[in-house]
Amino acid sequence: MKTPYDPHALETKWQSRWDDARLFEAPDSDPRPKFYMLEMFPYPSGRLHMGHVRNYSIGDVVARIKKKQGYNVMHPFGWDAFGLPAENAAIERGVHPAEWTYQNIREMRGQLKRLGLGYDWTREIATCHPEYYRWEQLIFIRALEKGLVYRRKALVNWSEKMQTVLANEQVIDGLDYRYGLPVVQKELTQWFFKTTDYAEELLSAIDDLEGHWPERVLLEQRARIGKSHGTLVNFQLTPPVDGQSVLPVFTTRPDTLYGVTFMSLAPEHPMALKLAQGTPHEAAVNAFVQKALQEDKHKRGTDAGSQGDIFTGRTCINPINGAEVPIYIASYVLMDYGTGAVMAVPAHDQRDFDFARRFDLPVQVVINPPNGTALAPATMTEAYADDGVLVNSGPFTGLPNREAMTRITEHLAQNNHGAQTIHYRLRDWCVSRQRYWGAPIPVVYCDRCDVVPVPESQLPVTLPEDVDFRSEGGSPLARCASFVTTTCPQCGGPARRETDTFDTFVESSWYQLRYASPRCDTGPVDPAQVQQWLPVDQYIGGIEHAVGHLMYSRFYHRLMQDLGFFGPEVPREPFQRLLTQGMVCKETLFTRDANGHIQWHTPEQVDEDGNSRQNGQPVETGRAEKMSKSKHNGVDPEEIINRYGVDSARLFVLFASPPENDLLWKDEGVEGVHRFLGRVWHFVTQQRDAIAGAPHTVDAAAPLDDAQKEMRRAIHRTIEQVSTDVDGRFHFNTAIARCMELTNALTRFRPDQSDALGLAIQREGAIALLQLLSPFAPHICEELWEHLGQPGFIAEAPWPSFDPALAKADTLTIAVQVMGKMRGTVEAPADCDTEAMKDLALAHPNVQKHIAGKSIQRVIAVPGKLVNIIAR
RNA sequence: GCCGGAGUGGCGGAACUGGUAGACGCGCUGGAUUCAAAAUCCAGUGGGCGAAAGCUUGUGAGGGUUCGAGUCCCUCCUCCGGUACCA
Repeated sequence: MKTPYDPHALETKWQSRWDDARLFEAPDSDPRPKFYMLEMFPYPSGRLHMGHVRNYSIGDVVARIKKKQGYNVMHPFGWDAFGLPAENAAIERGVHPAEWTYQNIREMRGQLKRLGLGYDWTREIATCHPEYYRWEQLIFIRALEKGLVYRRKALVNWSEKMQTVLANEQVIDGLDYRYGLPVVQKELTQWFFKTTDYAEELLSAIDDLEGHWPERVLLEQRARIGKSHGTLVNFQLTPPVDGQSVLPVFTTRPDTLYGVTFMSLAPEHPMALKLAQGTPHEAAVNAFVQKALQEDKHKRGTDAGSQGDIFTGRTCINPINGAEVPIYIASYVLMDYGTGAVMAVPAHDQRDFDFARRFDLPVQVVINPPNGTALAPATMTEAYADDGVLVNSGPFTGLPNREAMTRITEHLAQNNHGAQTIHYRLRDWCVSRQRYWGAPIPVVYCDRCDVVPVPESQLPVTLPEDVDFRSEGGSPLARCASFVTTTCPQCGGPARRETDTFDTFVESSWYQLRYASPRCDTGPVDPAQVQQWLPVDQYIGGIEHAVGHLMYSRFYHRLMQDLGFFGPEVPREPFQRLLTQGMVCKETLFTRDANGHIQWHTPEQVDEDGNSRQNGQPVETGRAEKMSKSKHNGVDPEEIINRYGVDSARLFVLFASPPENDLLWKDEGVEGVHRFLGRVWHFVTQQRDAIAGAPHTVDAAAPLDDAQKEMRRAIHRTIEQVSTDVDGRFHFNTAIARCMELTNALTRFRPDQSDALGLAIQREGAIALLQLLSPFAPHICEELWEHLGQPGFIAEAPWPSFDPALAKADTLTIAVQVMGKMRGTVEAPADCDTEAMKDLALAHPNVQKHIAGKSIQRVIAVPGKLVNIIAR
């Protein structure tokens, strides 16, 4: 009698049983140790894609294993629900962003539930809900009071098309990430978080993440913070310009100070225009600066050609030697690094060297190589940037340059001409966005009282419902008079509300904290619950958030802690361990038209002859790329689930490659794992009665025959191997492979119905297999668990243990080499000593053949592994 | 340019701290079952030589260390990421 494997019926059945039993709800107080498992929450786009399936399946496996290992697992889910697509939907289809978003959430929640993911849905949050963002507004106000938030004019990436500010990561080669249209620089007054106050801590704390976060992410974070030691040097302006008598410069090479032959300022530098005022160069400088400012920031420097620089007509004084230094404006100098001014040392910096040669400016050598050769400015073909000994440097001549760095800096400091300083590349975080669908920034502008934070009692500042969305963009909030018009909380006079909303990275910077007490109505978090649950023990998400989201969260967690929202005993890092999973890719299909333009196709658009049904052209197969709508290489998870069931879909994404690698989607691969589940199903259902009736323990005293011994060994070894594969290493692909091997062994092991011992072993194997497989393919395992009459949910059954003695083999296969070449294998008892191994190896006929006529010089034996005979 | 990472069968991928390369799966080939097909099951499957035993070659290329190298060291090539005038 064969019961067919019908995944759909049993998957629905177990999902509702888990629900009814509230299996995945995490109690706040529980004697078990806690384990906080979190995957990066999604933007509710409306449809689940394969990348989600992968991310959440990986997380679910970890959560289920931890649960079986006896942890009180919190595995929450929520929605990163603010963002531009909702507004675009409003413009394009006339749906209100809120309606669109909540509808999408409903749909995606349904899809996720069908995946059988063990989330604690009672903790669900959506960041667009006022009960979420009201606390964000509170945090902002507290930060403002503490001086950790401020407002300033800043040049921002401005998209004309979208009428909004873009983050640096949304600008690719000077074009916006969405439409690929130019992004210009525009000056706006913006709100900033003082992330730079935390630069040092964010950097030094990275050391503690070593080994727990991917090396690559740590590297990128370190690079983004960009700490560099240097010296601030004040060049003097005589006479002062616009009241300024100094021009500060940041340099990492104070040892080359005597070699400065000119100075370069960024076009944005506040002194740029003022310096040229009244000089014959004024008009030219004005024109140059104007042009540079309009030019795209990224393109500007690339042709470091003659167009890129201009003389201001002014000079300044080098404080170390009183030398007069001409001041230039150079497009390659960045305003947002250092002071926006660079001292140029052509002899020892390649860029300055190129510049000097182009303009025929003097080159002054101040460091000679340690080997004694003297550099000559006239004949140098490139800058000398390495270490050496100082020359032409007044009292510092003769010093090794490393030492000179400190000495010169000290000298400057003593004379008030400079100071040692540390500089970070990290910038303060601009959080203002000129959009509707975001959390309103809770401040009010009053003509009398200036900037006034909205009192805490008046929070949340909610988004008005009735607003006007227009395709030409601009801020709908700014157009909404009923929102903008308000009274000043301080003087009661007429006032205007801030119409910018927060960057959506603000919401995702603290959601991991909110999950600990998702319905807390006394503050953003309940400190006791934060202490109970944080930090996140395992975080999983895409590598694309390596710096953005992960840096903001690390900052925000500390910010909230320092504002007193939770206690100092909570660790300062929000995410203990991080796993970055790879993308889901699939091969692409395309045709080319006469002009060589590529058109992408879905597999359905290809006919039997391999031609496109659309244009008749022969279809070519491209390389595998990330699944996307535009490339037409996506696979809809629903379709896969309808065809094979959830367990097969999950199992495939876990089996096809290790989590951190990209995954290559293959329909045949899904069929493969589906077949495997079918084998498991048929094995257990067919042996069901025999297994259920077998003794529940294997008699330890009973003598086993070879096949039985081998079977038991396979069972215990599999438990051992799956446990190590899964624990910390997340090698789910090999863990599943081991389950497949065990299944193959079990289906071959056919004890006689009267053989109680054999049946007991079969039972032991079947139960172990279901246990090990259950985190990966939970539904089928629950069903078969029930078939075998096992009590309770397999999801709650403790992770199986193994007997190391049983996992070990009695005899080992020893590799035998002659002169390092494989010549055969011998069977040796497990406890065989090296002498006995050597004897066995030497007795091997093939070995005899290869050492015939030679003398044995040496025999190397590695216990339990191999024997290598050196004979000449 | 600079900084990382990776190159293993037809494919995805295994191989713990140097010790039988290719586990497991896909695909392919042959067979069983079937009126037939699908499904399922069994066997084989890196290349070359061989009837077989076996030999030989093989982890991007070249060199090195070692009794022994996919694994360690050096040089180079390719691909993939990150970053880009950072003073």
